[in-house]
Amino acid sequence: MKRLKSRPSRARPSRPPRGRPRNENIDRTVVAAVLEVLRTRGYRAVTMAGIARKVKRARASMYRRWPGKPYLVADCLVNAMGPRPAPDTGSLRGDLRAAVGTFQRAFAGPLKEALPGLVADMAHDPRLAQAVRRQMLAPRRKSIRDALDRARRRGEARRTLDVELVLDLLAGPFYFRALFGHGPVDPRLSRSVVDHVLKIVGRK
Amino acid sequence: MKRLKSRPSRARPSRPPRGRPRNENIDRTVVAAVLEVLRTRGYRAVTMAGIARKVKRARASMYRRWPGKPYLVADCLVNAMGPRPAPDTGSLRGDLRAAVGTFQRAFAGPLKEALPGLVADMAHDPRLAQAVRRQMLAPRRKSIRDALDRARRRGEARRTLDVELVLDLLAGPFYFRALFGHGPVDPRLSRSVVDHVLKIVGRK
DNA sequence: ACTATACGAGACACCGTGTCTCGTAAAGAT
DNA sequence: ATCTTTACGAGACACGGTGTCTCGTATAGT
Repeated sequence: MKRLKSRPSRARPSRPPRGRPRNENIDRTVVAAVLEVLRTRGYRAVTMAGIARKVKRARASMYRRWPGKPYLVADCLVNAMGPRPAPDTGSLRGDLRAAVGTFQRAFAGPLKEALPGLVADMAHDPRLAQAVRRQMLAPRRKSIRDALDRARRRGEARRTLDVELVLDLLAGPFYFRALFGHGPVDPRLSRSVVDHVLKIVGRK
Repeated sequence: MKRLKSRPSRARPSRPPRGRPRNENIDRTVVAAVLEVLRTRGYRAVTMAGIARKVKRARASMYRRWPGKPYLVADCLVNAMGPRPAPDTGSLRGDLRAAVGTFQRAFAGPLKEALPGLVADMAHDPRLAQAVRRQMLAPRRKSIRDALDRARRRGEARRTLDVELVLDLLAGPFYFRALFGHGPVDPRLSRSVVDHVLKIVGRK
């Protein structure tokens, strides 16, 4: 687990920390404030200075925890989306529908507001880009990769498969529509994408 | 054709304009400067103030032409990419390969640098979003839509087809990879995407 | 006590934004 | 030739965010 924060997590301190302990309340209220501003006024309205004002804390306390706004936002998103369930429904169609359903629901939340701005920041900061890929993309991709593996073992999917490409075919339309706004990201999309991709994946 | 500029184009003035004419040279040098900065230092380094400095013009002359940086950049991109050829190669595979090839080549140019930032700006400015969709996305989509129509008439593609979804399946992986950087955008991707999508589109 | 860290307050320099005013230049209209 | 209209360059302006720093104070372990 890569850290997005400035200091290593204290989740399991090898030795009790030295000085005055962090006020965990600040973390919580800041994250909540960010998610609210994200939802109500968009990515651009999220500001290190503005959030500090909103929660009535010193800006220094923000920079003590996060190196900058993009890291803060990424951290909030990871927090908000929680761990990814990798359901094993028994059928490939079921697994894909479940996986793709989480996309579609995620895009109904703060992710939709944050993603465009975050993508822009990723383009200037390789470290941020890697962190976002690792913490947000990778778990979902792995979940689908596992589902494809199970399907192959069951003989439901062809043995030779460009798995990475299949992942991009599944997710691409969601991100594409979410970022450009030329089409809806709704349950209908989930349905269609899965149906169509199954034609590719199905053996013969 | 929606205008990205502040004033209506003078391409075909109904009546000769009134006052001192615009210096078209400024437009040209600004566009060139933007494309260069885009290429060498990325979207963030493109700045109304900075470009004005670079080309030694007044900032007011910039704002006279474009309402702001995102419109300027979008204008430059449209300029740089030029009109889209919609080749009719005779086969669906050929048409798709041609169309998708232009994606891949576009992402090797300034588009790659500009897109993430532009997407972020689109998220706060519906007018910009619409202009970008109309001028950059729509022509390419139409070109592919036409190819699919031809294929259907030739019996090469199934008659009932969710065309919009097919377009997103074709383009999604390119934008997805370009924006998140988790995979290459190269000729191999073009090949694979077309091959896989043909399995969806092909009649039965 | 001593040390280490956190917190709040405030200051700092920096840069980009978008608007405005001024004096001057270049075109058509009368 | 003058008038009107628009463009241009220069410069100023207020605004807001960034990231860093210093200070005095608070709270923990040693």
